[in-house]
Amino acid sequence: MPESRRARSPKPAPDAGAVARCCHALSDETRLAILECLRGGEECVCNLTGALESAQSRLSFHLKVLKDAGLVRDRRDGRWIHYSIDTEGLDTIREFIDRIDPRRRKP
Amino acid sequence: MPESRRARSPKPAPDAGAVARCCHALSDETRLAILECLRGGEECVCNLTGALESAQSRLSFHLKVLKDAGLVRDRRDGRWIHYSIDTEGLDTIREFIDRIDPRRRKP
DNA sequence: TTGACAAATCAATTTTGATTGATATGTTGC
DNA sequence: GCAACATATCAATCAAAATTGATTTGTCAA
Repeated sequence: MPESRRARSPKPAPDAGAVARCCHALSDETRLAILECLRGGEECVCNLTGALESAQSRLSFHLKVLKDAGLVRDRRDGRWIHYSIDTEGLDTIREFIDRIDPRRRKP
Repeated sequence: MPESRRARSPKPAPDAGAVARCCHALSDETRLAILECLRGGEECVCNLTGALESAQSRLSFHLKVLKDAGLVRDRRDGRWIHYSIDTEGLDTIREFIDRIDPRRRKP
């Protein structure tokens, strides 16, 4: 932690652009359904097209939005690419909503 | 709590429509700035137009999006309408991100 | 090396969301 | 009642995001 924050200044606002990007990624029901599918662990795109009955290019588009927001990661394994939940984006959002929540103590 | 959930079935997925609406409301930097302003307590629209240097109809539009999502409430006081943060929307989002967070225990 | 499969990318279109300026509604004090 | 003010709503325009089908890239196995 920088010296300037050691028990002195209030927490800085998190980057609004990052928060907006994460929340935008969660603002679509198809993407929420993808994340719901990934709750059980990583899945390849072909499993997702099956589970969500969506066109492959459509899912690919939504996965990219989620990935750019830091909400999923991918891992290549031969011909397959496995997607899983990335907690970085979750933390970005959590930090923001905790920050504005009036029930939480302000520092 | 319904009998069917008493220490038996897993938590139901929260309504995806509500989650999507809340996150959509947080996906715009103007709206994030509004919430940042409301962190200190309620404000009337005229204060927000001043602080954010935005047209009144523009803020009114964004406040409606936030209100419909359950992220702000309003309270009329004579000619003024005071807006403040509504924790209901925050809880909707928190519930969802906790649900998909792999670091959290699944029930 | 070719054929089959998994996934990404692209271009065209459609849908959805934001901005703007003008107008309408509701409240107060004269 | 009327003027002044705070805010909401409306219609028109503009911008961004989603959908679709076609094409491309990458990987494997025969």
